[in-house]
Amino acid sequence: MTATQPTTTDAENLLRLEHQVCFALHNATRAFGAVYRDALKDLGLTYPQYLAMMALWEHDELSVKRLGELLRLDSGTLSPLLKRLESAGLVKRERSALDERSVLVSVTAAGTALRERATDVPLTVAARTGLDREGMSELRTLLDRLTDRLDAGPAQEC
Amino acid sequence: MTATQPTTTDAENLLRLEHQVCFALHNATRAFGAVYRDALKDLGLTYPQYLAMMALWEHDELSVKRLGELLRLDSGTLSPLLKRLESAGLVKRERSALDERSVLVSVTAAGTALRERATDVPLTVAARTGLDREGMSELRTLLDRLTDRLDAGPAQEC
DNA sequence: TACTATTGAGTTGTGCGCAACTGAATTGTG
DNA sequence: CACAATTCAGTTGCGCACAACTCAATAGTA
Repeated sequence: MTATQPTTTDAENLLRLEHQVCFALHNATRAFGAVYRDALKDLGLTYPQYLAMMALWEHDELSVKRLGELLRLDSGTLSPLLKRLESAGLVKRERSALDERSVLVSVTAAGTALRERATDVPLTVAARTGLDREGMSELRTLLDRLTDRLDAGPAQEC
Repeated sequence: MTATQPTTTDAENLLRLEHQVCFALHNATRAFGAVYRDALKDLGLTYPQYLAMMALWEHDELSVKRLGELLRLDSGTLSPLLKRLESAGLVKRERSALDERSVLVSVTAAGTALRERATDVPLTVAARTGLDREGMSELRTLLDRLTDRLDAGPAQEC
């Protein structure tokens, strides 16, 4: 409120606002997590597991590396996650014959069957966001641009 | 592209888009995490620890419950986090005399000293977002509204 | 005043996310 | 061909997030 040090005040507002952007992002992600947890509990899936299944439903067979590129996750996260999906009977893992280093992940019959039961999950969640198609698209574009800039590293400067 | 089943196609687009909103959110949060990890590593803080310190720097003394309300975290997350901050010497914890159930958390001299070294963290991170004040404010508003709607539960329907 | 219900912190167990590492398979290069 | 460098999965260790629980302190009530 005091006008004695306007520059400092401006900087502090910027900092506070910045803090709140990341914090708001953090909170929105966790709120989404709670909604998905509720929507997915009947299927016995967590949200990251659901993401992996979506990618596999779409592509049928993927290497761990390719799946990691799609989900932006490394093997340290994916290996145990896929192990859990496998022991749940939703997914099969086998070494590639062409390149013994890579492991190919594919959907089992039970995994395909689960897809049917998962059809209304996105609808339920979408309804909860209160966003229409345009609102989602707008927000997604904003977030993707933000992620790209954050990933780009400090060497951009333009 | 085919116009044979426009309704199904519309629905699928909606679902896909919806999926991408949460996924985009997830990715943006993790990208922010990487930036903060880098910016905070000299201070020896994680991002959630940094959030807790920011709240404590601002309020000086807070109960675990109040801190949890500010950060949207429960004791299951906060107790071990505060324990780590305490063993790092940044924070002091003591039972309230008025209500022996609650624990009051306050900043030590070392914690206050750390604040000085943390001043440029938000500036660094803000620069990396590539957003100006208006862009941040806009995004934050969108995210806060989204979080509120997601928190509200399925009983809204309007 | 007793007795029940609630509140506040903490603990345990599970899963995600990431850094750092291991080990085997493959690729590249002399 | 031999040997170093790279690639791919997996493992370990740490911290966060959350559910479900315990336990003590307090508040509410018959």
